[in-house]
Amino acid sequence: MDNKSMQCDCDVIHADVVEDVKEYMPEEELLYDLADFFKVFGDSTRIKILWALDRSEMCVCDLAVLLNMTKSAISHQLKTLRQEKLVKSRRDGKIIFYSLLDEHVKNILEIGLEHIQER
Amino acid sequence: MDNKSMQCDCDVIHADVVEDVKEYMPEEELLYDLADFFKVFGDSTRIKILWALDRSEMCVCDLAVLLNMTKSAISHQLKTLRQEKLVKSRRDGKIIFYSLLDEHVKNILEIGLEHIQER
DNA sequence: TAAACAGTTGAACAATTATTCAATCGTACA
DNA sequence: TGTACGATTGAATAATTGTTCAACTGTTTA
Repeated sequence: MDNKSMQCDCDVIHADVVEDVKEYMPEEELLYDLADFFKVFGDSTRIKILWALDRSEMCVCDLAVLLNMTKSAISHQLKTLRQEKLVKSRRDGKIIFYSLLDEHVKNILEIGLEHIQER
Repeated sequence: MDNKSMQCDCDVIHADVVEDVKEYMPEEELLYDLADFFKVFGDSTRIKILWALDRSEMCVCDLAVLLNMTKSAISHQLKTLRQEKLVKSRRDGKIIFYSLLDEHVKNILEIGLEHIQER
């Protein structure tokens, strides 16, 4: 076997299982995308923003007051949420209102909540 | 109003909305727990481990070979997964087999997958 | 009982990421 | 048109986190 690319410090114990699972694994890139997607939920500021927006659309200032943070910090996090297509925005004059983009967000929050409440 | 605890750099724009949302927000600690829970899914190594274990129970060495990583790195990540109650283990002689703890894990992976495939 | 091996652990290092700060953009309105 | 204000941006800093390394457990077996 080609040893040059091996970084693991042990031999295969259950070669058949490893082979089978290898077949089952999706493409590397998909798994990275999945991790990046969940990474967005892995920060309490963003979780708070999502929870708040699940209740009502809000502007950056409202969120800043609600969470007692600067507009800048909120805006940076909203950018992340926008990039992962979790929130959308609409402008009304000077004010930009943010809201959840779709139902997935609420679903995911709820399943997560279920899990941590059961354990 | 008490200005000493205010870190945000703006006034409330929609006081009624902020008040309503404030009522709706769960306890701070719950939101932190939620974020910590999702944080676990926010790393591609752990996502790969979870995906693999969804197919079959595996030992540390098998995972190390599958993902081309050291046993130590895998073991550290399994510890994180154990702490968040996402995987369980059983010992059979020298070998410890890891598997998914419950259905939530698969549900969450699937909803995440749906989301990134739709966007 | 001693060697072999699966797995764990803690500390150090490397990499990533959240927040702050200061400057800037875009829209409203006086 | 210029001032006010909601919002965004990039760079710097602070904090968190993943991997490596070396030492160590616990179980098997020779």
